[in-house]
Amino acid sequence: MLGPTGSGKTDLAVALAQHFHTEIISTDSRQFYKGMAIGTAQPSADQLAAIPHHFIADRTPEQELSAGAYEREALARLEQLFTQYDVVVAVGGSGLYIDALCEGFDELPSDTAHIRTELMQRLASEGLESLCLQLAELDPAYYQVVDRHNPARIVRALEVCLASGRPYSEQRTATKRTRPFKILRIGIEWPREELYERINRRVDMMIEDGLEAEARSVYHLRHLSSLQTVGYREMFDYFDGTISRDEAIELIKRNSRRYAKRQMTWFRRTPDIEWIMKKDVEKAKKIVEIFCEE
RNA sequence: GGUGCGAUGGCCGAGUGGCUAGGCAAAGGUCUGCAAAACCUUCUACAGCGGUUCGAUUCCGCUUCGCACCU
Repeated sequence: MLGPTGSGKTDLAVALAQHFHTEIISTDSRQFYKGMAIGTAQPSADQLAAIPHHFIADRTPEQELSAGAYEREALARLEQLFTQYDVVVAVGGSGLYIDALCEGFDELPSDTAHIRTELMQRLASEGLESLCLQLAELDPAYYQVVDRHNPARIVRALEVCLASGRPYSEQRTATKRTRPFKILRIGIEWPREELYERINRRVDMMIEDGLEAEARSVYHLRHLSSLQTVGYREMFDYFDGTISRDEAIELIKRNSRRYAKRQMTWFRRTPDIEWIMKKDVEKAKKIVEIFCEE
């Protein structure tokens, strides 16, 4: 189950899991973490009590879960779940993590965190140019096609080159893995205007529910990438006195809208999504039933 | 009623007699282990009508609107 933020994935997933008497696995890169329930719109206590959820608030923000690590852990978890259930519901809006789970990544060196840390330091001291020069040398083919303005891409490519001793591009095969289960992607769509209104309202509700206090409680972790998250970054700026509280709230709304837009851009090129308009539970059930019969 | 100042793209805002400021917002896009991240692209406007000029968003006049002051 996928869709932009605020599209109602969580409720729909719970309804489906109840209908099919199964469990839920999250594909949301920010709902993994504890202490971030409000800002990441994790399922409610009632929902969590009604249906067992996996990868929801099961680790601390310090225990960051990369997309690659997620692929391995989630597949292992699914293997267990499929010994008990015919159907498992996966929900979330993180495109990269959804693709990791459904299609898999190439075998690339893991445990490269220390190399990345060094590269980040070099990025800060020497600048992007210097890293680009090195990448041009180690992997000219990839250098031709990368976005050379994007530090994240340059650093990652170098990280793989340095860790493996081989060009990154050589190791990118773009082969889709076959999974020992069938995958049905259901996407939730909304007219843009309506989705944006929902997002705006939801942010107001998060504020009412205590987002500010929640953000304060993780303020000391602000440097972690798990906290590079809409809803928290803006609150941190407010705590720092850079912006007012009202400005922070407006920015959370704007950045959530932008995030939703980027998600839709990603999903547009994801193949074989069964799109349903709004939170049409009956339609979703029917699609799953037809899929199961085939 | 009079005088002065102003009118620039969705918003802010600089500027020039010919050579598309810039910022914000928005839209579109990229994406194989930081991804709610990071990054890229696009958006030729000068209130209206006349005049001067080879050429006016830029100069002049009038009109409309806004602001300030005077009566």
